[in-house]
Amino acid sequence: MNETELRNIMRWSQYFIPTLKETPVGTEAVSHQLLLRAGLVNMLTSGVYSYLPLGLRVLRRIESIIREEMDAAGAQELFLPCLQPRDLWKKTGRDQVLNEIMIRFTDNRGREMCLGPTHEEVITELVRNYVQSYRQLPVTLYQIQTKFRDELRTRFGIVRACEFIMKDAYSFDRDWEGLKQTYQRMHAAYQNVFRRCGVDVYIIAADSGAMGGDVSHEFLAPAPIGEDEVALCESCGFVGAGAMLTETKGACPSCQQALTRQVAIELGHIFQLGTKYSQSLEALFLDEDGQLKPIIMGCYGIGVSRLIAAVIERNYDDKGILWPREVAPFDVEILPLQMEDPQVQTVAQDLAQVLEARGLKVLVDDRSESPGRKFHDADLIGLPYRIVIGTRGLKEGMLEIKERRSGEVLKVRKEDAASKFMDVLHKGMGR
RNA sequence: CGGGAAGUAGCGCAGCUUGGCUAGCGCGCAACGUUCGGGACGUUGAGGUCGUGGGUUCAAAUCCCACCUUCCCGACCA
Repeated sequence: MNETELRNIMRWSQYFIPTLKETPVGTEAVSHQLLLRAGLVNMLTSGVYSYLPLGLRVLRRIESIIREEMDAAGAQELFLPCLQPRDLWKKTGRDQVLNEIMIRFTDNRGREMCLGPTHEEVITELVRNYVQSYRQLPVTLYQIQTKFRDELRTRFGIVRACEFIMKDAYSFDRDWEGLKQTYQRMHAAYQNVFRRCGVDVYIIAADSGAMGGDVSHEFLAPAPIGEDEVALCESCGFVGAGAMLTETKGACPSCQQALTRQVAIELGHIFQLGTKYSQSLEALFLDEDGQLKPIIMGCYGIGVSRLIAAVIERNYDDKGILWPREVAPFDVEILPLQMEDPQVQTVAQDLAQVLEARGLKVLVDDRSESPGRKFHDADLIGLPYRIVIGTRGLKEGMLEIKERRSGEVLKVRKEDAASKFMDVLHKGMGR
């Protein structure tokens, strides 16, 4: 194809998509295998992964869903440092609590530092310096950041890693009533995020663990790669997890029926922290009544990189990934089957241009590979739609739109292809 | 951190029990030719500190010791 004309179109031959034909050794989880086979991530060492171009695209799309929902819930994005002084952690006592997972070192100036495993201390320290009055509350701040945890045992690729990406939000309210409202908004935003990413979650009142606080909810997605377990009651719909599992020993607390257990992965956790951090770090504000009070805090986390794995666990078949539309790295893949056929090239090129002009992200597999290999790779990387252009179809002036998930094929005239495809996007494959 | 398994070419593996010619196979990679609608074929070729260090031996991928790394189960996990 012509270099200049295709400069804006992603061409597979120029793009870094190192797909693997065989399942990599030492991988158990389907998502881990597909992440590697589809060329989305690469392991540097145990628990430390690189995101390759295709994987980064998925990551960015998930991040943008999260940003939209966080912004809509009234949160504001900022960016905190992951390089942190350990003194700050000593003030809350959490340098001891998180002792085993904190990556710590002394820098060349002799300062005791750590790589942040989470950011309550940093954000509270920040906010206490700026917020003095109830008039400045409430405020909710969030970031999408790399976290570092020295996990003794990493698991399932990016599911439990030593370096991973988290969205963490922190809310600051003047009273508990305000916190509860903020908490509800975040709760709803979380449901939107997971729904848009194509994963189902159970929401469960949970233990707060080392985060502290009273009320917390976990967002758990059923998946074999999970490290948690939920108990489901099929007769009354009760869902539980955590300590409740050992306490009940199999009988539903509300209707006494037998419970079904399901392994699940924790994707999100939200907490009503209260004053745990504002007290110890003296994040105080002057209230309307003239009293100096600790800010009422909440915190809200989503394991972003882990969410990618969960999306795959929920959306794959024996041939590869089935990306939900909102998180797919591209909207559509165009497959010109015979690169030596100028007409096939021209049609592919024109169609790619038109679809890009309509705002779609298009990947063209312009490699001089056999059709079989192109089909297999297309299935593997799992873009929602594929448009196949071949010599055979073009003789009749036709090409094919195929939906990856259903396998349904729609044959369309080549001059109608762009508009038909836009129809498919809006109305589905049905006639 | 306890228990188990595994490290040989970019990927997947054989060879090790019973030490012995120049360490092999498949995929992938490079070149040429024939192919081209579901992982095509032929010919030629490149690519290796056999995880690392020590030991035994005339001789070590192979036997012995130590260590490193990775994966799985468990403990742990905001």
